Amino acid sequence: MTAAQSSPRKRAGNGAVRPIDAEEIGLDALVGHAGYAVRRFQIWIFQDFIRTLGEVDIRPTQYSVLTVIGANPGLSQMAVAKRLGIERARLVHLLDSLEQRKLVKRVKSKTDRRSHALHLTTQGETALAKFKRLAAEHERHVEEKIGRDNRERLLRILADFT
Amino acid sequence: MTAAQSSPRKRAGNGAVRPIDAEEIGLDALVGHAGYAVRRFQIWIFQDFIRTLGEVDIRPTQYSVLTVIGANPGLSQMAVAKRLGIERARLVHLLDSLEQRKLVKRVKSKTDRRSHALHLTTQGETALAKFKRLAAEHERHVEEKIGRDNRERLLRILADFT
DNA sequence: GAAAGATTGTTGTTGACGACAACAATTGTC
DNA sequence: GACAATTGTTGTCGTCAACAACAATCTTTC
Repeated sequence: MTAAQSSPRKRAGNGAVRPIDAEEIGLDALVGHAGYAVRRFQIWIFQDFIRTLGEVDIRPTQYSVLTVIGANPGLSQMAVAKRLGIERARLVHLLDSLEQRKLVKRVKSKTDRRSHALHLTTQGETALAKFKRLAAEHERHVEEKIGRDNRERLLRILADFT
Repeated sequence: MTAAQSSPRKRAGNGAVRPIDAEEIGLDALVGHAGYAVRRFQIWIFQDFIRTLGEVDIRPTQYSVLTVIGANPGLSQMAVAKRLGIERARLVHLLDSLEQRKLVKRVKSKTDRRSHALHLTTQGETALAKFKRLAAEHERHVEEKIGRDNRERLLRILADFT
C-alpha cells in the first residue's frame, strides 16, 4: 500500500553480483517495524553495558537480580523471577554463580521451608554500589548515543514494561 | 544522588520471608535504565511476532533476511550479514533452512567465484507477500500496546539503528 | 607474474538466554 | 488425612551472539 513495496535494486537476472556500494542496501518493509529498531538498539545497549561493566564481570541480567535483591532483601526466588520476568529455572544458575562469588546468600526460610530468603552479603552490598556507579556511566553512553530528551521520551514510552 | 537510592523493603534480619504482596516489588535503580525497559519490550515484541507469524513458521530474523533479499536481489551473504548485523556464520544456517523450504536460492556468482548471489524463488516471493501482511498485523498489535504516536516517536528515536 | 595478504562461505565451539518438562519437598485446601 | 498447588532444582531443546579455524578464491604488492 505505502512506499514500502520498494523496487528491486537491479534485476540481476542470473546472479551477476555487482559490488554493491557498501551501506546503501534497502531495508524495505523493515524500516516500518518497531521490533527491528528495538532489537538493534537493545543489542547495542547490552554490548555497551557488558563492556562498561567488564572490569567487574557483571552482565545485565546479573545486575538486575542484584539490584532487586538489594532493594528488597528477603525475597524468595519465585518472587524475584516473577518480578524480572526470568524463568525460575534460570534464576537458579544465576544465583549459584552470584553465591559462589559471595555477593548473595540464600537463607533458609523458617516460615516456608520450601523457599529461600535472598540477601546480599556485606561484600555484595559494597560491590553493588560500585556496579551502580558503572551502570550510571553506561547510561550516560546511552544518552550520548540517542540524546538526552530522546532517552527520557523512551523511558516514558516503555514505562509499562518495567 | 537522585531518588534511585531506594530503601530496603523490610530489614528482615535473618530470613523472615513475609509473603510480599504480589507485584509491589521495587526495581530501584533499574527503572532509570533504558536497557531494562528496552529488553522487556523487545521480548514482548518478539513473542507477539512469533505468535502472529506462527501459522507460517517465520521468526523475526528469518523475516528480516527474506525482506532484504527480496528488496535487493543478487546480494552476497556477506552483504546481507553486514547490513542486518548478523554473523556471517549464523547466516549460513539461516539460509540453509530457507533454501530447504524453497524460499531462497543461492546462485553461484560468476564475477566472484567465492560468493553466492542470493535470490528469492518464485515461491519465496509470493510467500514473502503473505509474511508482510502478517507482519503488518503484528505491527498493529504494537500500536495497540504502546499507542500510535508513541510507536512513531519510537521509530524516530531509533532510526539510526536501522 | 608469483608471493603475501585479504575476503567469502563454511564448520565447529562456547556461553547466555527463553521455554518446557519432570521431580522431591513442602504447604495449602477440602 | 487425601489431594492439589507451590518452590527450588535438574535436565533438555532451540535461538542467538561471539570466536576461531579452514579451504577456496580474489587482490595487492613487489
